[in-house]
Amino acid sequence: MGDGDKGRPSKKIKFSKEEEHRASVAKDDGSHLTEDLDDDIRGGTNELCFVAALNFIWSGSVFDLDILDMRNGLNRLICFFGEGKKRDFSDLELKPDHANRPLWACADGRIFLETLSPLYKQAYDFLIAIAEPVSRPESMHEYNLTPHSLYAAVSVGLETETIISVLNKLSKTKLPKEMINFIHSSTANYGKVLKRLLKDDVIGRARISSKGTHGSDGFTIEKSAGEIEGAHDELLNKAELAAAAEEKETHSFEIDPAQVENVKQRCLPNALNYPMLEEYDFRNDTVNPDLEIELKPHAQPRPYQEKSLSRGRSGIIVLPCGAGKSLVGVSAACRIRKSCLCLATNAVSVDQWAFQFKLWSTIKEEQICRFTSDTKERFRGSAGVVVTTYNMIAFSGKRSEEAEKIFEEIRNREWGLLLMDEVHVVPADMFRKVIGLTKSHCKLGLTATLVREDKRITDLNFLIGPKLYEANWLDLVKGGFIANVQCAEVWCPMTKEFFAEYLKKENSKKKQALYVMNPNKFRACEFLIRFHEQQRGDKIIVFADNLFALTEYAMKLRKPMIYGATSHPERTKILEAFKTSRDVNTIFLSKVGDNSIDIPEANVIIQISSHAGSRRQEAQRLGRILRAKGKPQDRVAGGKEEYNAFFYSLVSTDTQEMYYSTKRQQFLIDQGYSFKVITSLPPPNSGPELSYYHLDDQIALLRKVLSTGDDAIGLEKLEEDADDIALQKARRSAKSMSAISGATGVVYMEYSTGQKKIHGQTKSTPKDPAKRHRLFKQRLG
DNA sequence: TATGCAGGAA
DNA sequence: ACTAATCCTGCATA
Repeated sequence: MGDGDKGRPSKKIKFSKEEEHRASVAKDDGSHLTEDLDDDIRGGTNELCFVAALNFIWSGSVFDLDILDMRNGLNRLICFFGEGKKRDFSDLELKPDHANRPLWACADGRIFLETLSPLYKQAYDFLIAIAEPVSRPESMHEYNLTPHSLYAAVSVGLETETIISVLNKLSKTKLPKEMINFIHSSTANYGKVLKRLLKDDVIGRARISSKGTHGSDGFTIEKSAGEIEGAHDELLNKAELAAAAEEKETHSFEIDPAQVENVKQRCLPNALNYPMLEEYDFRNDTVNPDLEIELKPHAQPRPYQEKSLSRGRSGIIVLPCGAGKSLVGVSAACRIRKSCLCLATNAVSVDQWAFQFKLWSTIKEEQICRFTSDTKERFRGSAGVVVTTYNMIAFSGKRSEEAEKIFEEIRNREWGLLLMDEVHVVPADMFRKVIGLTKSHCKLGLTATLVREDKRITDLNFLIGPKLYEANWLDLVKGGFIANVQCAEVWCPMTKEFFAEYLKKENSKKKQALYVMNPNKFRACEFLIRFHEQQRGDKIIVFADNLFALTEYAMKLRKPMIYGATSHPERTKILEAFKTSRDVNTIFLSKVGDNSIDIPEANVIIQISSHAGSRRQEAQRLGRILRAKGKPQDRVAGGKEEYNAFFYSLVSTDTQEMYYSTKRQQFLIDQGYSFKVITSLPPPNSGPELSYYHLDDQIALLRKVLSTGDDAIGLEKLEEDADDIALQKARRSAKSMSAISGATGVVYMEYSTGQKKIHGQTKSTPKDPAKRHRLFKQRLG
């Protein structure tokens, strides 16, 4: 707030849910107005207000209180960045009819969009085309103009003047000069790229056709605008620069395939500033054989999926999981109708992709094949779809004979489409290799969570292409395409004993073990599981990063768990039971569950431990329950929208976890989610029906926690329990879920009949530490 | 012929 | 720097 505004009353409304806002607007009785937001930010007294305030703080900018009363849009804009810093944009000159316009355009390239404006939809589509979304909370979105985003806009056919005039139309204020200049300078190079590129040493030397330009010092580039002319066009990945912009004239030259990456990098804003877009003119490709593939009639891409795919352009599509990524991929293949190479992170998703192709398209059985270490299929005919793993392509060791043959075929073929799943997960080096090894015309990356700031992510820009489309999660929720999730952070106070030890420890690993195993957290977790299983009949996934905690929790609560060492048959069995059996409603997952395990049935997530401040992990995990549960109309009861999925993050108060959890939530906050803070779990009146009620039990647990990490103990346990697995297997047919008295080794509880453990022979302890650890994990901690 | 483990890789 | 997880291969069982 400006200093001169002391007299103006600061008002705010709750805005954690939009309908609350709408309702309050409709009533307009002023009941939605509450005390000063500033107080809440500082004091955090009122829970709801507190969350609301944090919502803004975390989303990068805190806006002036005025925006909270948005019935007619704002009439001034002040942003707070971090602590104490703020920018006052109130000197922007407002147009008289500003209330009808949805945008704030600021001199630094920031653009703010009021989502309650009637023009929201149009403005949103436009902004997505020209700017990068930064943060999209409920009432107000923030976007950023960047050279790359503008360049992408121009290359889809938007003209510089159009961009400016539309922006101007939508903006409440006169466009700042700086912004206009920025748009001009960022788009000026469009259509003038060719000659400039040829002048560049790095690029010049990458050329195949002309041998000339062997400059002396490779990386010195002089920039002179005067000589820029000619026509720009797309860079085909085959290393072909063709030009055909305004002059309808085509120039091209060919680049050494090995140099393509360098050339592309050279064109980025921090070097030459001629960002490239790859586009595949597949209709006019007569060299590569067509593939007979079409979408089946029942495959109806949703509007946002269609939007993702306007042409054969390379780039990245960002859709939350559950929004139908695979349909987007298959549609792309059907549009291009050339051979398609589809890459996934693991064998399970390879199977899923092959399945999805058959499900959505008319591809013939023999035209689609999988290529993994276990299944090596080959398609027949001149074109086909190959689904494989990144590893299979990038693998550097000695290949088996069969694999070698198929790999050569893959390498020699020109692919119409390179489809890359979970593009954010794979390290950049892997991409380099894969892209270097294969020849493809169009590259499409799919991901649910493109978290910027990560250096690798920026690499994707030139390795694959720009972001083509990014859905707004809240819009998808409203459309009923993905579930409506209630996010909550559960604050669990440390018990006295655990906290005392926590303070003593220096070792952060130990500290972690202590706050994860905090008995109060355990009880909260137990309570939530019971509540959701019994009261709502939900399906629950519990995530723990820490294997010790995972096994402890799972065994104590007698729930099945899956982690790295769980074999494939075992996994499918557990997942199957979780999906179909009424007796198995909760499973425990380690990191294995973060990616690409598809469990559409689950609708509750409880996190008990997680990897430091990883926003990506948080988002991935949330993604596990996003698959829409029922149709939108089913989910609306009495006109009021209901949550149909729940995401709990359990946090031990006064520990490092508190710090991490706010970091982790950032991504979801940016997507418009808000976190509710719950401080009263388990409920105060809960007693011995939850574990660790008695101090003795807590102390015993504490001892156990403190003594782990000691290798010897782990090994002892290992020897003792090696037979349990065999036991479980023998009992697998039994279905009843009776209680077990002994707390040992009942990891796969749903298969167990509750007999007491049989002691048998032990297995030899592997020498390899990793292996040992694995077995050790397999037993317990 | 299918499973499980060891070893190497990134 | 470390952890957990993944993949691929080849070899040894059952």
